[in-house]
Amino acid sequence: MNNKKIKLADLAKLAGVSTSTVSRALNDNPLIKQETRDKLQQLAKKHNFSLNTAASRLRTQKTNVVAVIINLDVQTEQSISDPFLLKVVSEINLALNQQGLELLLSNSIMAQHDWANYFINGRRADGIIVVGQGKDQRNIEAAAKAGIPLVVWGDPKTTSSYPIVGSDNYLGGMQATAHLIEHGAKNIVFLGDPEHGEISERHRGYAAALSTHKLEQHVVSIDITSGSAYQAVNHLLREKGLYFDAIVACSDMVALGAMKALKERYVSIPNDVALVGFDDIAMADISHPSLSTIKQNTQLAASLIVKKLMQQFLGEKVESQVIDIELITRQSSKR
Amino acid sequence: MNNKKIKLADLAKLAGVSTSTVSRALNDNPLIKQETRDKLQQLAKKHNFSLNTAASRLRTQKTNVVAVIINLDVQTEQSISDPFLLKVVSEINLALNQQGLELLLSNSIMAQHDWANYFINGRRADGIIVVGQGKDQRNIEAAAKAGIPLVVWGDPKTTSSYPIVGSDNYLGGMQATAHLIEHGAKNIVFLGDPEHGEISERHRGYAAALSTHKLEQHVVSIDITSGSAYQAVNHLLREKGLYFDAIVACSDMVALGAMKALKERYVSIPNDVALVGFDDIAMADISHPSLSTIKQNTQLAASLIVKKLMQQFLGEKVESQVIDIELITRQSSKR
DNA sequence: ATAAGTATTGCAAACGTTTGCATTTATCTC
DNA sequence: GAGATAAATGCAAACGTTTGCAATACTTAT
Repeated sequence: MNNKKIKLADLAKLAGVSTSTVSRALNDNPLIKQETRDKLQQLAKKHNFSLNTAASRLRTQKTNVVAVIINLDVQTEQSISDPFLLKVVSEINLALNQQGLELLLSNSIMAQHDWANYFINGRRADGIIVVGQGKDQRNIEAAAKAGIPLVVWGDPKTTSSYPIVGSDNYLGGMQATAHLIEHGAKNIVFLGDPEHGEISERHRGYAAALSTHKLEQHVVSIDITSGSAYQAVNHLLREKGLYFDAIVACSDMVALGAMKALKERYVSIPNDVALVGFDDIAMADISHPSLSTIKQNTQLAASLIVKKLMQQFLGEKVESQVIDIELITRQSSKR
Repeated sequence: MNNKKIKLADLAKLAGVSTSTVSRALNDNPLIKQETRDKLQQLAKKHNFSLNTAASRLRTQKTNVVAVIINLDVQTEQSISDPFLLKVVSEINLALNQQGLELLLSNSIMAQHDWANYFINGRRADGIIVVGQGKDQRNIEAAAKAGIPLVVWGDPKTTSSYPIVGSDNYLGGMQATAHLIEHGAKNIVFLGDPEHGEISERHRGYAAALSTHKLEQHVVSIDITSGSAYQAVNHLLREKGLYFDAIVACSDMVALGAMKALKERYVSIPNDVALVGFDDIAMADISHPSLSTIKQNTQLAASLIVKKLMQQFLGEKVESQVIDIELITRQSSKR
């Protein structure tokens, strides 16, 4: 619609002041008289002016951008199919925007492995948020070593040189298991990948709850997808029969996959097999029977993550932080 | 680890050449001798050098960034809970990265309404991808009018001044309905919001299929969430009884919500009520009974969207494009 | 009215690239 | 081996902000 891109100098000429004044006015610098500020801000609005971020980033050495990296192990489809990770990203996006920060979304492809270099030296972002610890923490370690602002969504109990925000996975695993035991379960299967960062803590909690009641572990190690869970449970029932009366699933998607296999073989839920998941995704409430689960407070987590990142911008040292979890009991575990 | 940020000039000094040479070498400019190029590229790698994107964006007036806007009507929770939208974003991210483009994720909060100004004039991005037409297209229209590179994921049959890529929603609605009719359904409910961009086309397809067979419409208008669907179907059964024998749901999440209500009241699926959804999210396959649905080819769509955007970067004019859909028949519709 | 102080504005350099053009170096032709 | 052409490199000016410091305008006290 308009002819060309308008710049600070043009505005200055229009208003009959210097570019410094316009710059300061638009940044609400109190050096400039309130009256002048108002006038210039209105002028800018009227002319649809927007600061050239490239120029101002170059000058200020700040981008106001945060890179969010979804940390996948391999090319398992977990990222695309698991609503939980994406929900976390969504919450982080909101939290960032509320602080006037923008979100650069990255998968591992672009940034290869040298995150510090690519994002920070390349002035693409001021800091990094990593969603998910994954199996391999070397990239994260390297980035942390390089001294760049970094926060990880993962298991906060993990000892690390960087701050981790996340749920109390150990407690969650324990509560889920204890809950099933209270309701009479004796043979409880853990369905998930105990090698995987957060999941291993959930498994530890499971093991702890069992040992308190002198029960035996039944660990079935699978990929963290509903598909693998479905296949695994099918296989279990076919080969070993119904030797268990409850399942602690490492995620809701896994629980739902297991549920399908059970239902197909007419195993009653929760009477024959009780079930607890982890995450509290939307489907947990919508599935039939509805799925008991450990709810993670993603909204709180997201705002804490952003807060801790901003503290690092200011040079402060920050610590890992545990977010409370909550057991949501629904039909799948009530007998 | 290293002392300070290294820049082009430092590399140049190290190699004993000019900055122009280094710049050209790193950009693989054939003006520079192959040998020199190799040497300088290796030097750069060795010193963990990364171009300052702020500077190069300022100079070249290009960002290599694309803003992706998830277009929500209001603050309905659709965004956060519907895995489909996020899957689309995920695919777009992949497609962009393959072209060396980065993805700036935005919800409506940041960009308020003046997208062209904020993203393009502000040099935050070279182009915009809008995911979802929503109910209100004014923002999109405004951006398109401003002549900025823009592609929309939505219903491509909509007449518009900007290119839209998306599934053949009309055909999808028709096929879903026809499929149910073939299997003997007589009273088919359409569950969704016929006011909403893409959904209205699905509704039109539904209506067309019905009229071919001289069947009557039963439209139940709801928000596009599983929760509303659950409530609506519950309400229907309570107030009007089982007056329908099939449902065409405007999305899988809606279908799954409906399914839960039906199962809770012991309505047999598919015998009493057959069901078809739309999207083919992961849960469609995992639900029990598994959900028949219209599959959207998000991967193809994403790569086309990116391609069309890049064509606009080159000044080419591009048209809307329809992506084929596919009816996936699963248990929920087989009698 | 003048000096000293304060509030407001302007000047000009810098941020780190890219690129048109000038310049140097290598290659070729006769 | 000189002159002409081609290949490779260097010079220096942008790109549009921000900001330390200098300069001006306005107050106030004497």
